[in-house]
Amino acid sequence: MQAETDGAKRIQSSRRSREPIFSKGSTSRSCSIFVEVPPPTATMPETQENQRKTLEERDQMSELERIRHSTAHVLATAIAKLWPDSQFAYGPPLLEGVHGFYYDVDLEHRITPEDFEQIEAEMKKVVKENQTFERITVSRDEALALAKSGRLAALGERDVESVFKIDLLNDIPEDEEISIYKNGDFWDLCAGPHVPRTGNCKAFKVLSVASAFYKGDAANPQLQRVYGTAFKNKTQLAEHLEQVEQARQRDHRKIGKELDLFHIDEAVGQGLVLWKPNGAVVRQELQNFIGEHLDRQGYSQVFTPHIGKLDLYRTSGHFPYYADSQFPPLPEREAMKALADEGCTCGELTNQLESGEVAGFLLKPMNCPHHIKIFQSNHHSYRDLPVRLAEFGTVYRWEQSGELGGMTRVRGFTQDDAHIFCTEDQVKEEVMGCLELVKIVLGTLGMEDYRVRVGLRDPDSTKYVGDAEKWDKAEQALREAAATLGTEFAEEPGEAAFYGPKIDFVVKDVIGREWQLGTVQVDYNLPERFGLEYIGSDNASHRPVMIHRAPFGSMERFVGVLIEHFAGKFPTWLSPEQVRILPISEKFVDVAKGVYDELREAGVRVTVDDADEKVGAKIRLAQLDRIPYMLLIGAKEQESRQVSVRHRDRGDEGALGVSEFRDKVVAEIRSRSL
RNA sequence: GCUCUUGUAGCUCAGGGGUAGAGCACUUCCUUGGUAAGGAAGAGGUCACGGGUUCAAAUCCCGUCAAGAGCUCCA
Repeated sequence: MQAETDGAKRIQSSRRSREPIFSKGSTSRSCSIFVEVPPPTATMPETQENQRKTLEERDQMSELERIRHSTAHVLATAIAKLWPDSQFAYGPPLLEGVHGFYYDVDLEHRITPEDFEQIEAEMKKVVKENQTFERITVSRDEALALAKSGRLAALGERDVESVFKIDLLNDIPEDEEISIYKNGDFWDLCAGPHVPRTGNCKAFKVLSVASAFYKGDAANPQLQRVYGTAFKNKTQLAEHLEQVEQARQRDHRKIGKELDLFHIDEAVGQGLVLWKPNGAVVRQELQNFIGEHLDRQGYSQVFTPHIGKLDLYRTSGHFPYYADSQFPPLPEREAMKALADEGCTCGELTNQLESGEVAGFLLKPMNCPHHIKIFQSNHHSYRDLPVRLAEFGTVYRWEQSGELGGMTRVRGFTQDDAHIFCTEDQVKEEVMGCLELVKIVLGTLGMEDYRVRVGLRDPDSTKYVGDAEKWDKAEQALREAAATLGTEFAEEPGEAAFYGPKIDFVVKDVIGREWQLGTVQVDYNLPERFGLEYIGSDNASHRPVMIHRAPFGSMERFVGVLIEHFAGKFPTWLSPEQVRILPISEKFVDVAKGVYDELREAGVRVTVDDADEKVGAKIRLAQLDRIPYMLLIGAKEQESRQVSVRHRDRGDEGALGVSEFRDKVVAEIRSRSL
C-alpha cells in the first residue's frame, strides 16, 4: 500500500522508497506525482549504493531491535530443528513500528500457516532453555571452513555447505571483524548485537510466510521468508497485535465495500476504479472544496482530453523513455491498416511508433503537456504572470500487476493537478500559496500531524537541469516558503527531482501511520523542452518557471487514505448520507417525509428509513452505515413538532425543533467542521 | 513481472469425487415496536473462466483471469 506517485505514500520500509530515481519500468513513480522525464543530457540511471552498516552503527541498535534480531535466531533455531535441510540467508530485525523481523530460508518443505503452531512451540522450548547468545570472533578462513561443513545457520555439521552464508561472507569487507553467534547448538554467521539470553525473547509471534528473492534480486532464487514480531513483554505484543487488527478494520478496501464507495470490476480492468454514488459524493465534495480555494487563489480551471499525440510526449520527454510505465500507444487507424496490409509485425509496429514513422496517440500519463499547450496558445507578457492552470485531470499509468491494490495503487487516477507559470522572482510567493492550500486542506480534514520535507539537489551530482544560480535561488525560495508554515521542516539534499527542488508533506494518520500527501515541485525542464517564453519589462523574451502541485495527489489515493483516516466516519460535510430519519413506526412516515422535505430543501443529504422494522434495528443499520445524524420521529415528536437527535458517536442528544436542527446541521456542513 | 495463498448466493463465509450450505441482505406476510438485530415463509448459485482425469468434477490435475500477502533498512 505504499507508493508515492500520486501523492499519498505510506512511509515505511519499502523497496519503493529506495529505488533509483530513473529506474525504468517498475518505477516512474519514484519521487513525485509527476512522471519523471529524462534530463536533456540523458544521464540515465543513477543507481543508489547499498549502504552497509558499520559495526559501530550496529552497536547503536535499540533494545527492541536486538530482541527482534535475537528472536529471528530463535526462529531459525526452531526451523533448523524441524527441517535440518534448511538453508538460511538473511534474518534481520525490522524498524520499530513495522513487522518485527523475518528470516529468509530455503528448504524443501513449504512452510504454511499450519506450521506456525509447531514452529512457535519449538521456539518456546528454545526460549525456555534460556540459552546464552555467545559471540566469538573468527578468522575469515575459520568462518569459511565452518560454512563449508554446513555448520553455519545449523545445529551441527551437515553434508551440504551453508551456501548463502558462504556468499554473505564474501560480502564482508576485508578489514571487518567476522563473528559467529551461538545459542545452544545453533551457530550463525552474525554481526550481532544480540540480547544476552534466549530467555529475553519471550513475547513473540510468527506472523506470515511469503516469498522473497535472495538479496531482493529477481535473478536470484526465491526463498521462503518467515515473518514474526517480538516485543519486550507480552503486554506490548498484545497491544501491537491489537493495533494491526485496528488497521485491518480500517482498510479502505473493506470499508469501501461496506459503505458502497467504489468498485473495481474484473471486466473493466485491474487498477481501474469505478466510483459508486456514495464515493462520488465524497470525491465531489472534496473537489468543490478545492475548487473554492482555487478561485480564491486566482487559479483558472481548465479541461483537457485524456489522450494526446505521441509527438507531444516526445517533446515532453515521456515517450518513449517511460513506455514501460504507460499504456501502449494507440496507432492511427489508417497507418495501422496500411501496415497490416504490408504484413507488418507487432514488433515492427512498436518500433515504428517509437521512432515516429507511424503516428499515434497516448493515454496521457500526466497533465503537464496539455496545460503547457494552453499556456502557449497565447503570447504572454510578464504582466500576465503568474498563469495558474488547474484541472482534476485523469491520467493513466501502467503499473505492474503486483503493484496494484485498492484505491491507493491504480492504473487510472485523477490528480488535483495545477501548473503555475511564473517568473523566477515569483517562485517564492507562488510556492507559499501552494503550501497554504495544502495546509488548509490538511487542517480541514484534521490531519494536522505532519512533517514537511524540502527536497534539495545533491551537490555532488550532475544530473540536474538548469544552472546552479537558478537552483540556489529556487532552493532558497522553497526554504523561505517552508519556514512560513510554522511547522518544522527537514531539508533533504539529493531528494530533489532532476528538474527542480520540491516540498512534500508527510502526514501521520490517527493510528500513527505516515503517508506522503501533497507535493509542490519547481520545474526548469519542461519550460526548456517546450521553449516556453514571456516578454519581460525589458521587451526581451524570457523563460518562465513552472510549478507543479497537487495537494491531494490523486483523488483515488487521497480518498483511500481518508477512508482509513476516518475509519469510514467521514465528517458530516463529506458523508454521502448526512442525516437519516427513522420513524418509530409506519404511522410516522408522513411526518418524517415532511422533515425530509425541509432538510432536502436546505441542501442536506437525507433519507427516510421507512422499513417495517423496530427503531433499534434501524439505528443499528444507520450506525453500520456511519451516518452522522439519526432523527427519531414518533408520537412525542409529532406532538411537539420536534425531532429526537442521535449522533453516531455522541449518542442521544435530545429533542430539537426541526428548523433548529436544520440550521445546526447546515452550519456544520457549510463550515466543513470535523 | 515473480513466489505463495485465495476465488462457492448481493455481502461474510462453511463444505468438498455422487440432489449446493449457513448467517446477513432481498421479497411477501404477521407485527406498529422509543436509541445497535421482533417473528414466519419465500426467492436467489454453470461453486471465477477454459481444458484434462473419471462412470461421475464445485471438489483432483493443468492453464487463464482476478484478489491478497511478499519480493535485502545487511552476515
